[in-house]
Amino acid sequence: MPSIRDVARVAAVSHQTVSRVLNDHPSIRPETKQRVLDAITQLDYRPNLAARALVTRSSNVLGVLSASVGEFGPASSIAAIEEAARAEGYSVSTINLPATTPEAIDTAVRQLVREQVAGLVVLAPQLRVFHVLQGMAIGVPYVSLQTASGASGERHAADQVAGARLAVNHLIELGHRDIVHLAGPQDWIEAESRMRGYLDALLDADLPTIPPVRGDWTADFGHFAGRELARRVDFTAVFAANDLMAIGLIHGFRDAGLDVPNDVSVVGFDDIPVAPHIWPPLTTVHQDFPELGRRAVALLVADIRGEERPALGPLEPQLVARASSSHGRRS
Amino acid sequence: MPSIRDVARVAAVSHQTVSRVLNDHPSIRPETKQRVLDAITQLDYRPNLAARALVTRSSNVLGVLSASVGEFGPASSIAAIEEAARAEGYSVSTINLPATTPEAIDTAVRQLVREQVAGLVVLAPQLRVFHVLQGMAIGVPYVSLQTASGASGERHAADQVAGARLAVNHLIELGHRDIVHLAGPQDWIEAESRMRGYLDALLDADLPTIPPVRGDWTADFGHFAGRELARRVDFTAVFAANDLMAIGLIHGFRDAGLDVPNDVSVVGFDDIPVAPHIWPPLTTVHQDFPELGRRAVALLVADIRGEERPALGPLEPQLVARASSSHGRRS
DNA sequence: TTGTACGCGTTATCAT
DNA sequence: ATGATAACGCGTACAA
Repeated sequence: MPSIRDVARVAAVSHQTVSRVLNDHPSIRPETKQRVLDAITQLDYRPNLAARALVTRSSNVLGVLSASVGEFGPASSIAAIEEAARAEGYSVSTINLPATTPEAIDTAVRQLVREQVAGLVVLAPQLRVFHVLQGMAIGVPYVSLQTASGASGERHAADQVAGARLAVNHLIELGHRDIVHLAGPQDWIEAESRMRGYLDALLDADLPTIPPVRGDWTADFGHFAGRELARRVDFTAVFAANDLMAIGLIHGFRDAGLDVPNDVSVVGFDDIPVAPHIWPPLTTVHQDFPELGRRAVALLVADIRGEERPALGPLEPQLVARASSSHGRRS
Repeated sequence: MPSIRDVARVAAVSHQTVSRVLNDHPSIRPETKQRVLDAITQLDYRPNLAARALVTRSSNVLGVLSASVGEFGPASSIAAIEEAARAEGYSVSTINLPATTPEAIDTAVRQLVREQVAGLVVLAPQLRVFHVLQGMAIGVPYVSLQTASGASGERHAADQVAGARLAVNHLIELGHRDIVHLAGPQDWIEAESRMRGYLDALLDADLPTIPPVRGDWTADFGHFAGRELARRVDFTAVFAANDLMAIGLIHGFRDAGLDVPNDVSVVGFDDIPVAPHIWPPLTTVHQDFPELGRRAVALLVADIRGEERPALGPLEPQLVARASSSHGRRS
């Protein structure tokens, strides 16, 4: 591994001049620069990142803090974050939170800071994570990917409330009046936003609200909920907070002899890859997870470089109507 | 940020002694050690990782090189890798290959090596990636997660061939004699292994083989393939190389008026979370992706530390029989 | 425009 | 058992 001094020797300059070339220092004679560049090529020299991090006190690493499991949405976003970060010249160090206790969060953030990450992308959809983060003096720029319903600056995401309204309005337009919400866990920001969109839509339409069912995002829970809900007769449609629960829900209804959409309509959220292919094809709200990740990186990088944050247009979720919702009603 | 010298000052020792305490050097008096430890606690001192990496020429970072997209399996494994690595005291730096060209692979590996990763976990299920890797003098220990059919040492995975045999034997036991394989892309090791398992099972049972259909792992392709296959009458069952394609396939059959499993049986591979909940519930081969990731880390860490590799029992895929396969046949 | 000297925080080597 | 000193590779201040 050649060092900057080896390059200097070959180019017959001081190591300092090499450093200047490396960092695009203005005052350097083109021919000197070329000589250095040639030496660099010749030796296949690569700056030592540790040494650089040591002296600059900051590495070209972006930290990704994730508190979601291996779900489709977050996983897609993380992949996109990773790609976008590399494109900007950053490495990516990921850390998954095993639990969302304040201590675990604290440890994780400290760990990342200790690695001298230049910035942090947080995919921590739980409220408590968000609050802990706000209460921490992190010391590096960070961008939060979780969705919140229109609050302070660090956050950035697709408008979950609007997405949920789309879903529920779709059901209302189909003629449904009694719509149940299969919600996500209480602590999750997305769960709250989607529920609020649900409630807003019902209020706007002067329709009655029914107490929501709290789920855990899993298809297994959806299945369970479907079997339970099938005993009730006070609704004709369900808005599930994500596709996995929606798919499990349909399964549960099927087990109980209820047909979707003829007896009950179901709408999901996320538009996971299987959504169009199951039976019945799932009406859902499409989210562009990769774009979400890219935007987070764009904002973060701007913050790190002290530049103006790019103005990003709204990232609106879109309704994808499929066969799982119709005007059919149970008698 | 206190440095090792600050600690030394507080503990009234030399910074060298502090370093010894940090690295569990044997010859150090317990009382001195305690004094240093107290100082460390008092100052909340954390060793600077960049400085350490600079001098030791190796960081406590494991690199993860992934050439798969955001699919369920790899994503689950990566999450597990990350967790296991943290538990062993390593950070994780991930890099996603945008393409599987030798240049891209080379660049990615170099980048990781430049970050002075202590070791590498490679999730690169394509043959070409594997070959490029073998031809590279990487310079750090690495473990390959992709599956190969019983070849050299670096590889490690669940036995895909055996898994595929399970699937096909299941169909044979149900009475099927004409079984089509919806395969994965040609370059993928898993695709080859699963196809080989398929062929082996047919040969063992003295059954005819039918030219396989090459897919791309996506549900959309499965859907397309289903519609195409529905025109043919030379088979009564399909073994799809993964669940997504299987689900799309069932959709395609449905579009064409074919019922699964009454007209055609379908078996998938992976056991993704929705597999039990779709209609018909998908018979598939279960893989323990997280365990795969954990094992990769265990092996890699042993290599890095120069220890004996732990003896890991076989990680056998398991058949999960559900309703998508039955003895039913098309007339 | 270019070079010298120093410091970043740690570990390794050789004393004591 | 402990300390002094020298690396490690790079960036910055200052000098030339």
